[in-house]
Amino acid sequence: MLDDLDRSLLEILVRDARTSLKELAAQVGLSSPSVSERLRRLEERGVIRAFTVEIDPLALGYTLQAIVRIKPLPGKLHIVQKLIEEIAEFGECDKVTGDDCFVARLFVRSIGDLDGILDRIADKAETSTAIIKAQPIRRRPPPLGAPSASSS
Amino acid sequence: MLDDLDRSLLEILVRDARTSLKELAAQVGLSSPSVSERLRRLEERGVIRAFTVEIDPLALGYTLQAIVRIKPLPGKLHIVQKLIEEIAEFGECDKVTGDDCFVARLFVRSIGDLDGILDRIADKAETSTAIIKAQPIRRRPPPLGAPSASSS
DNA sequence: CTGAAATGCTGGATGATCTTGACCGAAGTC
DNA sequence: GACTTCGGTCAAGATCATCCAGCATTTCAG
Repeated sequence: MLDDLDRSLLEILVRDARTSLKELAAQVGLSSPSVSERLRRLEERGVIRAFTVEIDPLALGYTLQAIVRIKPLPGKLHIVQKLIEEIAEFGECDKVTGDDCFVARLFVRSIGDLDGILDRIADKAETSTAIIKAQPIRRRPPPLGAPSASSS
Repeated sequence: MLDDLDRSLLEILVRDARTSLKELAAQVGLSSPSVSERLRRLEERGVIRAFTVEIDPLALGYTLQAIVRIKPLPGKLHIVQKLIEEIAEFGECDKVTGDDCFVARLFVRSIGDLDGILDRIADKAETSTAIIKAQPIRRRPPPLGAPSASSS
């Protein structure tokens, strides 16, 4: 579904989404209209979900991040999920198998804020919070290499 | 440190990093050289960490994601961290307080791969894996609104 | 209070980039 | 073998970004 050229383009764009068509074309050995067409199709197919900008939370005053595991009380699952979605400080949330139902990333400006935010769901779920001390790996995409058994 | 105009620009760029200077200028009510200068400084200051592209893991064949909590065995912390960093399928990893030392996101193409990857750290750490069933909130930045007490 | 310097903005010219349309060749189909 | 489709190139016209000169406002020293 994706060929090597597509993967090369993706790799370059992940590093710098502002790379010009001209530059992309030069790096993969195509003309710029071709590259443009390929990008259009990658977007159309949903391979490229968005062109975006990565912002440093610290620059916005968020000096703290936490991983919060959330286990809604019986019957409160949907309410809790809605609540999480509405709290903008949650920067990510996954619904997982196992005892904890949700695992979320929380951005806060200070320890004080942390308590304030978690209070908003405290009566509807059990939460367990772990403060992030360091980020050995910041968000990165999975390897772009071709799927093992390529039936080209 | 950031004024309203900067925040507006960031908000627009988070949604679409390809928005042209001209368009940005029109939306915030400045000229394009001014916008260009502001972006340059936002990058310089590290507020904008990168222009990038968000890729759908599914499009690359990664049908499964998991949250893995990793607790290195005594004395193995550094080895484990290095190992995690080297395994490209880990798409995110945070070092947290508490009993589990690391919390990581793992991309895999199939359940079989999951076991294979976790085996690589199994003899150096205790791991606890939760399969992601849904993603109520996909990666998003914290709220861009001004810090509460703005001493303008 | 006054003048100088710094900051951040605008507008227009210039050069680079993107997009569009016409055309071409390879591959698969009837 | 001819037709269709797909993905590609090239060239031109349109669009966009950058550069530069000039201006207003603010700040600070004297």
